[in-house]
Amino acid sequence: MPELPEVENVRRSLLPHLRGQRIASVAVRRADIIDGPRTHRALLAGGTIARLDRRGKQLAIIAADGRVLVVHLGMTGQLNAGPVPPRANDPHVHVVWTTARGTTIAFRDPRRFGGLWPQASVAALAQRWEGLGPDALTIAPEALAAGLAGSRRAVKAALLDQAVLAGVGNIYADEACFIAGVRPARKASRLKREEVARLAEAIRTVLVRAVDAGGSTLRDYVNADGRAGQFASEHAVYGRGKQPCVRCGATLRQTTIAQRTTVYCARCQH
DNA sequence: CTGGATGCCTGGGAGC
DNA sequence: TGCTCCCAGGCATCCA
Repeated sequence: MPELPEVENVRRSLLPHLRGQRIASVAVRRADIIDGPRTHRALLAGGTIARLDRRGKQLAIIAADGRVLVVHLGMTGQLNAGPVPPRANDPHVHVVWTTARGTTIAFRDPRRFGGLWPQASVAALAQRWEGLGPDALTIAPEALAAGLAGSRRAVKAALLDQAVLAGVGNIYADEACFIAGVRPARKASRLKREEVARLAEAIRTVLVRAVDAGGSTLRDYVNADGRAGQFASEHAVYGRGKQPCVRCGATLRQTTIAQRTTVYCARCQH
């Protein structure tokens, strides 16, 4: 999926299309993408959109009457907004909303790892999000330390655990470990206090930069207006296995941690 | 309880 | 070109 920076860019780009707008109609093309009640009411039909919230990689579309629709983009999910409806024969468009102003918002997800989760109330949303760790964009050192304490798994595995830290995926886990100078295979509970502090700062830094650059587009990701992100060209390690380290020139090592491809510099990261 | 492995899907690229 | 294989931003679920 898009990770936190990509979801945040979807949120920001979707906001002008939806805020204050009434959902005039909803068309469900593929119902099994919806987890929960599959009624138009659950999909916010007739509601006026008040806010778009984000926690980690999850996006919540919140109607003024309290209904909420949580959107998860999975690996290849998109929310495409615009004046023109998506092609009727696009097999990957699963739900289409039309606002009273005539804007269409399409949830498109070829791989279908994403989904929609209707929530009856903001309280239900809060309860759902209690299962997520603190949002990575503003992670504090103490909060990260608490999440890593007592965990024997690799620090990267812990960073990918949304209950520990919400928003980091494979790209930004590797990038943050590189910036912090921490090897991703280190046992989470063995990091020193200053290493955890560096890691927290690195996470915030890389995510803020990625948000500002519009996110990382590897192939599928675009924001609600169809714009690709520009941060992939700034990746120091992700996707650069066996290439020279941008900092020291050593050959970057590639391995597997938590079943995910992992790239790091053995000279810069300890 | 924790943490590792598996499966869910489609599509693109590499290699033959 | 065409075919097969491998890999990909995530995460729920099933095991040890």
